Amino acid sequence: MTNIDKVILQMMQVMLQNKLPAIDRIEEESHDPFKVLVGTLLSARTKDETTDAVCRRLFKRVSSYHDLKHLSLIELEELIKPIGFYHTKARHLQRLPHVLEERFAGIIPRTIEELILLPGVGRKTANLVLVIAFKIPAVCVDTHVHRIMNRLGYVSTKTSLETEMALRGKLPVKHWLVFNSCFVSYGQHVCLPRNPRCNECRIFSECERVGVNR
DNA sequence: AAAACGGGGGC
DNA sequence: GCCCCAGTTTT
Repeated sequence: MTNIDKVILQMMQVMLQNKLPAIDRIEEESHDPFKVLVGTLLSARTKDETTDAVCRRLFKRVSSYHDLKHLSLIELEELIKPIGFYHTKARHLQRLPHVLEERFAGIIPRTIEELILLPGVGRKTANLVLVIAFKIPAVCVDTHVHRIMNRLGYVSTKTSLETEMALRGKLPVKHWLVFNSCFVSYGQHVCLPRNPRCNECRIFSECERVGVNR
């Protein structure tokens, strides 16, 4: 077993032991692809609680992409206000229904190559939509995954794409649904961006403690 | 490769 | 005040 396999296994064990909420949420939530897409898109650089609150409010007004066509930019901004980068994201939501209709016949696509053509959707968001909405195994590299892999020395680049490729084939057979959540969880509680709690870390024996992306 | 986009919450 | 928040787009 290589070093990276052991690290992933340990992070997953830590998460499963602590019964972190992400597990239940991913497995039990309703998974309307449109709502998953919107929620995931809005969640960028924003706390989950904030995103959840906004989504609950937003989905009372918007239940399909058709509803987005009837909202002005100002209205959209007001609806998603507390979320980070709300102006940019409101513009993305405004363009979303048109791109969906013109390029995908109104159907949320199921491949990453197609998903990243949607406004505001990059590789991380696209992969997360595959995982949550379609239950398709995928590695989505957010800042936590990227930072942890860099500190471990498993990758040596600044690009998250190379990290994603490096982790392909490392998806566990059993709990692959929460593979990404393990990195997020460990990144939030122990392997923090600026001030990691290295004294609490029992995973990395060879850690470079590299600061990456905050 | 770097900058710009950003309000909100915790300590 | 500093840190942190499951990034994407444009320079």
